Amino acid sequence: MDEGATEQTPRRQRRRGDVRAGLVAAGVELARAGGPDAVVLREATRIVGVVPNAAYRHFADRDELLAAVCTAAMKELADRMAAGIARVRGKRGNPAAAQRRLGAIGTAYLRFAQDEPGLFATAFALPQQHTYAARDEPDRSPLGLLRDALDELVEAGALDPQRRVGIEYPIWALVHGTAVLTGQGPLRDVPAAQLRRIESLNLNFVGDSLT
Amino acid sequence: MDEGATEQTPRRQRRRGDVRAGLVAAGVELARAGGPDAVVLREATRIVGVVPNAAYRHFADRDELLAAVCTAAMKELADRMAAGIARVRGKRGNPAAAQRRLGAIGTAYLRFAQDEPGLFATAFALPQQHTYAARDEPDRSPLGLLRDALDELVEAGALDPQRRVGIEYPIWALVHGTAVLTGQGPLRDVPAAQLRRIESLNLNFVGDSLT
DNA sequence: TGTACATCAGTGAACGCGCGTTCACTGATGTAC
DNA sequence: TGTACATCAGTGAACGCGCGTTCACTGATGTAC
Repeated sequence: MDEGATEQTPRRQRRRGDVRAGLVAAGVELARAGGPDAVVLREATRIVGVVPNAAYRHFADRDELLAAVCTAAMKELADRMAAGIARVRGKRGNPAAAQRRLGAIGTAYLRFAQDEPGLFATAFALPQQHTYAARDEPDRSPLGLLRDALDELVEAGALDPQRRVGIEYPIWALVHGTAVLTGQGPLRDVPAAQLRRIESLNLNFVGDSLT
Repeated sequence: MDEGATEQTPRRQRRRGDVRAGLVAAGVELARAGGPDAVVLREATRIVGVVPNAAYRHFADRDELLAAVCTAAMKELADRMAAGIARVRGKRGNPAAAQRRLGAIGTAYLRFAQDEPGLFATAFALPQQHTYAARDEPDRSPLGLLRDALDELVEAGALDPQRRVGIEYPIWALVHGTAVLTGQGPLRDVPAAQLRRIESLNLNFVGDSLT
């Protein structure tokens, strides 16, 4: 038995930035499995294969790691929403397409909450300030995507401009509330069939209110 | 210095059931201050003035204590909603009164989430199965109260019976989503003025959809 | 009404655990001359 | 191109903490005869 033969990566096999990115990725996996509370610093270092205190080269403390994980989770939600929108055919300004894009946003939101309850909870567990909109840049946050879809609805003549103002808030709240109540909330144990019914009931409520 | 003179309640000054009730009450205070994670068994026993393991005479484990605390928190939400309803004058069946009662429900819900964020989070952190409706009994749960208000709206002729079916879900989701987004969520740091605006925007969205 | 005994509801002490975090260190990498 | 040195990013060991939970115990209360 050669002493030096114990399986271990030689010091600095890794490229610069690898450990930090690895810790965030590990944190995301922990969050995926168990929500924000499961983002345990020591566990993340174990996954990466590094000694616990090594994390402090990259994060001031556990909260800073968690913040990075939350941001990543929120980004994944936004990405899924964007992907849902992109999947809808039809030029911008086409009323039917605009409506389907709005629907796709809601569906992607609910799907994410259902497929990834841990990440969904983490995305909204922000221990930080999210900058939600840098003015005059395309806003890829969930709220930004929703606003854009609603603006398109106005452009397409499918939504009264006067009714448009501020309507993103009740819509967001309705979809978010649906996700939370059926996900972690009191409705989480309803049978799948009724769950689908409630979901479409809720999304239709939005649709009905816009026309 | 008399040895026996140290300040302490004699064994069994308390009445039967006092400790259990005290632990739940202590748990509620912890939840009020810090949400469900703050419901720490040892801390609850400290507050009650009892040794930590004494809690195991009353609860199988920490989760069972937490469950009792969650139930209490949910009950407090329901009580506030009921109080809000009771404050509205006007006979059952009067359309205007029925509408105001529905509004009172929403307002009480949002007010509770805002005044008691810790309890609100705890009410929905249920590690247990809530029995939400015992058939044919007056249902004092939040959902039960909402249903009753909507039924009254139908009775009063202020809501189409056909539109009534299932409408409690989108309404609940909208109000709950508003509470969560503005309470712990990404909208928690908006200035008070805009917060009020968003709240009334969201509640009006419900009102508009019913007429 | 009085005594014997079971049960109830607390005490006291201890456990193992895993966490976040700090310290002094060291080897590898990058930079200046 | 070669050497001297600073910085970067890891290691190894340890800390104190508070938690949930278990054990054997004991005194007070309630019950049966």
